[in-house]
Amino acid sequence: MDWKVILSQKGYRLSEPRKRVIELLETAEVALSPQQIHQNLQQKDCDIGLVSVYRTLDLLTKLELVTLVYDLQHNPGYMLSTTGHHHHIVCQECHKALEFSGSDDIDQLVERVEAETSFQVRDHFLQLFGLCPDCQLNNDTGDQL
Amino acid sequence: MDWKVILSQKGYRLSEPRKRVIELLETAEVALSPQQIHQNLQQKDCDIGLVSVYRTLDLLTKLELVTLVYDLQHNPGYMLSTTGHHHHIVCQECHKALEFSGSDDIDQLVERVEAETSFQVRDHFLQLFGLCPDCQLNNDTGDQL
DNA sequence: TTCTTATTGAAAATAATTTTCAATAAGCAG
DNA sequence: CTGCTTATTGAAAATTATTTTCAATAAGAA
Ligand SMILES: [Mn+2]
Ligand SMILES: [Mn+2]
Ligand SMILES: [Zn+2]
Ligand SMILES: [Zn+2]
Repeated sequence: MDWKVILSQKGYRLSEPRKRVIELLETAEVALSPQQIHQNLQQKDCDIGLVSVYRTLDLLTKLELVTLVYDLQHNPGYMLSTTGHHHHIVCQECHKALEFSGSDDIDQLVERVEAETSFQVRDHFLQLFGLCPDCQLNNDTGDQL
Repeated sequence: MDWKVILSQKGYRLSEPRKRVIELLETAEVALSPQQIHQNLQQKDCDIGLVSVYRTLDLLTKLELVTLVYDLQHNPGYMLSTTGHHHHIVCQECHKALEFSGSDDIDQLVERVEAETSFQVRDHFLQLFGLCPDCQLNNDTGDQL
């Protein structure tokens, strides 16, 4: 469902900051930190306060409209999320991030870990890192996996 | 190999702060933040500066002797790492964390994602969340997966 | 329009992390 | 052991990130 409808239905107003942040995230193919979002918006046009960026991201996260991801250096970044079970793959070179659909792929692993550890598994966080198509071309540094 | 040997061989001194931080992490079954480590040390005995905790964790992370993990609220915590390919499972109730050995478990997933996205996968971050054996007993809140 | 109140943004407060630098102590050489 | 060299420490200051406060604004209903 459209984010405008979701916000409205839950009683949240369609304010300028919210529109702009989402609009930006819709075009961004890279996960952005609150500061980066703020800077990008300033450069474009509007003077959205950094505070509102934080507040908007908090709200959108709560509503599960955005997801927080990390790069391998643990820098945080926000991305629009689609619905359903999914994860992200992040380019180590240009930080471009892509969502991919999750499935029952780690079910076997979960079963094994539950048996090994006696933990009851209820959730998981999975993120892949690598090279995007573009950066594979510009990179002949060979495999270093 | 023993951390004392590793530190020495690389020319790092076996200082009090380093000993104490590692000693603490060795007994901890929960991932600890720098602040938590500092507090724990103070309570026990020694007046290690918080700055040194940060520096020690940075060093140990660089040497891959400790690993940074997150809980579902994205709070950071450091754990001793063992060698080899492994991941962590964190209890959502008491935050107890356990390492489990990684294997080729997500190979199929990686292949699928590479085909779908044209990314070249080179690394991954995987963390499981759930209930540890203890907390399963004290929790009859039913399944909410 | 007008009204109600959720939302904004500036500023201040708080929290987390890093830098600086003089004092200390780890490990080596004698 | 003893003294030297220099990596390391810790207090304080600086920086950075995030949250709180609160009066002014504007979104959306009436
Ligand atoms: Mn999954
Ligand atoms: Mn793995
Ligand atoms: Zn790339
Ligand atoms: Zn537990």
